[in-house]
Amino acid sequence: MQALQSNIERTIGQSIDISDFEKFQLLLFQKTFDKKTLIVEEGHKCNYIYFILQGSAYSFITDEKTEKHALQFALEGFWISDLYSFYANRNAIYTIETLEPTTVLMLTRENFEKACCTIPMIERFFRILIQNAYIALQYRLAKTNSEDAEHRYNEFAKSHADFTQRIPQYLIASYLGIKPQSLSRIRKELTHRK
Amino acid sequence: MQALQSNIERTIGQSIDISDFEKFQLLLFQKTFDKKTLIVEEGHKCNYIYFILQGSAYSFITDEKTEKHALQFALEGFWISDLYSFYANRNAIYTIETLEPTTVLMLTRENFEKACCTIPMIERFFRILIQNAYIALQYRLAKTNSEDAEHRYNEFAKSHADFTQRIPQYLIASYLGIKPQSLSRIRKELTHRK
DNA sequence: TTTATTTCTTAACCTATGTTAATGGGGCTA
DNA sequence: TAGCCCCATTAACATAGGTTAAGAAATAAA
Repeated sequence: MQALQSNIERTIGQSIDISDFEKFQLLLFQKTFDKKTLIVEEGHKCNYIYFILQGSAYSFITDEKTEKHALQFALEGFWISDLYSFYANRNAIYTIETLEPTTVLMLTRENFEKACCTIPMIERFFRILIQNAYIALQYRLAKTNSEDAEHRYNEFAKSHADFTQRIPQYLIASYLGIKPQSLSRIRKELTHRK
Repeated sequence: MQALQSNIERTIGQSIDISDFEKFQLLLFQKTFDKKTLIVEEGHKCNYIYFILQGSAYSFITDEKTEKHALQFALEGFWISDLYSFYANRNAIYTIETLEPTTVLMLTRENFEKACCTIPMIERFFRILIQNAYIALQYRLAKTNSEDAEHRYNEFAKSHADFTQRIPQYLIASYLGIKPQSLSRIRKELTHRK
């Protein structure tokens, strides 16, 4: 829970009232999944947002050729969900799968609403959380459309050194919008060059 | 102002308390720009978020080769800004330019904070607004990484028929992550085929 | 009008990334 | 230990989209 409290405080940029935090905590429950568990499945409802306490997971979209395209990685201290499904109560368009045995905190739609409506600091927290996520995502899209794969890989490796250790390369390739063979080629180029 | 009120009510899914709305209105001011005005410039502070009352604008990033890459289009009823600059009070990484003579409502950082802290419904509004923007952006990125330019163009043309009329083709190409010549080729293919 | 400027189209050629296919290592599992 | 599966690498070839260059249309300016 300490991880959650510091996530909130880092996000809102101030310490949270302890009774607010305790109220919020009561709305969450904890669960542990095995490695390679699909915690959200495309075509099914996604009824929770997940906060990772330990382990890791990633979301992906599946195209007509049944190829997976990684969208987001989440390690300890990250939130992950299919927000479209969660907020609109429609079937998910993404799938979320654990990469390791993973322990999460889960927040239902109803409890999310309750938290936002009854604890202003929590609504504030989620506003800022998603603001930041939006800003980062827009930047990622800007780079996707303006830089080649090598640049994108370098930027990713530099700013996500921790991810590089724990996430298989073929998923990083997918996240960058290229094939694993292409990432291999890029990495070879890079080492030959220096 | 009617446009703003209905934007808020559509977003929060309910009608807004009239005194809340009036309080919010007092924090905004209106301004009109000529066509092709840079209302936000990369490297300068972006001190406002803009709500378009009439006209249109778009944001773009400029790469090392000084090529522009369109990120977002905004017509009447849309919000636009460089949120990174706005929230973090840092220099903007994007530029925003009007496409037509354009009238906007402007909200300063200070007034935004004031609105969020004193009018819970407004904080709620911005949370949901940005939630929706995030969901749409994530979907766009997913498609960028999983579909070819022709598919992306078709989807864009279908879901943004209004944009297609008012926005030059070379900007749409840029938004889709391709060159104008490539979009021309794709469009030719499409008409030949049917 | 006429001229200038900005967009759009076309075509020939080029390059980054995709595709297919084969190889080898690392770690499960029986 | 042996067998298997998953992942990373490599290489030869294919292709979507980029590049360069030119002219045609459209729009704005004079």
